[in-house]
Amino acid sequence: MSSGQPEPRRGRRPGGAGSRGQILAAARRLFAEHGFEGTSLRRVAREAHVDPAMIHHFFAGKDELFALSVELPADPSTVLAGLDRRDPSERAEALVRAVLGLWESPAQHSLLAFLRGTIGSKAKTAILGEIASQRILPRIMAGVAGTPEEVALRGNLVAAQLVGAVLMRYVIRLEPLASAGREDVVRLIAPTIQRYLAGDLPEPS
Amino acid sequence: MSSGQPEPRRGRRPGGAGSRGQILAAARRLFAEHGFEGTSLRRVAREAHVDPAMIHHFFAGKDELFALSVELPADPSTVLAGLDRRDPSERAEALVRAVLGLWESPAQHSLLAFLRGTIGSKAKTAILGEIASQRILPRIMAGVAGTPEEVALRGNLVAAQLVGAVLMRYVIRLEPLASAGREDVVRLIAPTIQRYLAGDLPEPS
DNA sequence: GATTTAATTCATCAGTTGATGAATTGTTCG
DNA sequence: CGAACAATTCATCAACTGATGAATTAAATC
Repeated sequence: MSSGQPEPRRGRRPGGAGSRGQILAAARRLFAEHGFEGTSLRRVAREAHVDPAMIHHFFAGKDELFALSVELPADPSTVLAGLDRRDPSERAEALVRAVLGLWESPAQHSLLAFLRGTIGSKAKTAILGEIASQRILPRIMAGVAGTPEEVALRGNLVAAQLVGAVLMRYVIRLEPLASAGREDVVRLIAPTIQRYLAGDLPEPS
Repeated sequence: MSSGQPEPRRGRRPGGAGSRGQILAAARRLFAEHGFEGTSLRRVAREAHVDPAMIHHFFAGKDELFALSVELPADPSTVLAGLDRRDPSERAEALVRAVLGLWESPAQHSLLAFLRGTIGSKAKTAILGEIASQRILPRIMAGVAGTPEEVALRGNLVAAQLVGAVLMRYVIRLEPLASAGREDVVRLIAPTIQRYLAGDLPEPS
């Protein structure tokens, strides 16, 4: 019995070892559960089975780790690809289906982390607003008729319904909505989105 | 020049002084801006012009302070009073108006703190779900026809649209929705809520 | 096989966190 | 007045935070 515990040897690990990936994965999971401030680098390191200093070896700091944990998931141009080629009058179903699909993909952890992290503080909420109105909504609203002001308002309403549904189904997990079939949800909320997108709206006073 | 700075004297302050109230007010504001973990007791104390130890004198700890900062705002029975006496077929407008009114009242800070604090972590999100499905939704859905399962689903959809709109208008502050008149917003989303509340929904597959 | 490069561990820093206990002083009540 | 009580301040704790620099070791390159 020379050594009960296989004490960790120093130096470079054999093989690729992928510590960087493990760190990112653990960071995504923890940021998703506890938000930005609620997640410590030491805990990320522990769950990634890695020395805390490795995080600073691969990433500049907590901010960069958060940014990179959260960056990949939502490439709007991929998720919403082809949407602008559909006529606005029948775009809602495809849109809802794409968003639900994304939230049921492996990207879910990252998306949750992003939502938790950004809604959690005022400064970060502003970032979310920028992303929504500059990178996501223009793609969704491409080709919709009306004055820019009106189209922007329609976009806000679409976002409200979409985000609200995602929040209830995937974040708060209200039943029975959380367990309903994806296509059922599409049928339930797509008509609303279709109306906001291109239907009749009351005139402002 | 015996004393340039009026150094704080010890002991009990003259008058009521209301330190407890100042602490609560500062806590509400800070929790609303930076969430639970992002807010330190020391900063609360500083902004309340109070010694950090006072917080522990009045409150058991950070958790209790958070709970009390956030408890008062939303007494569902007051906000939704009288709603269940309206027929479900014309309940939506009053509901939307009540919710928007609440979010434009002084309670806004507390509500923001509550949202930020609860969405920020998984454990606290569960609390939000409990409150929604046990204390708020039953009041909104009282007297709606249908099987319990169906009514619950309708409630989820109402909540989704309502929370989504609140998030866009008051938290993320998307324009032009954030600056639109309250009654305009009522007219825009009440029809959707009315449909979820008591309108035709597609059958589940 | 020698040199370079990258991955890993360790020890440690200064700052902050939530929390506690004692000391001090003003108010209130008998 | 004197005793009880509550508000306030101070000093301090152990734990944790993000971060840094140096030492060690394996792999990659030549």
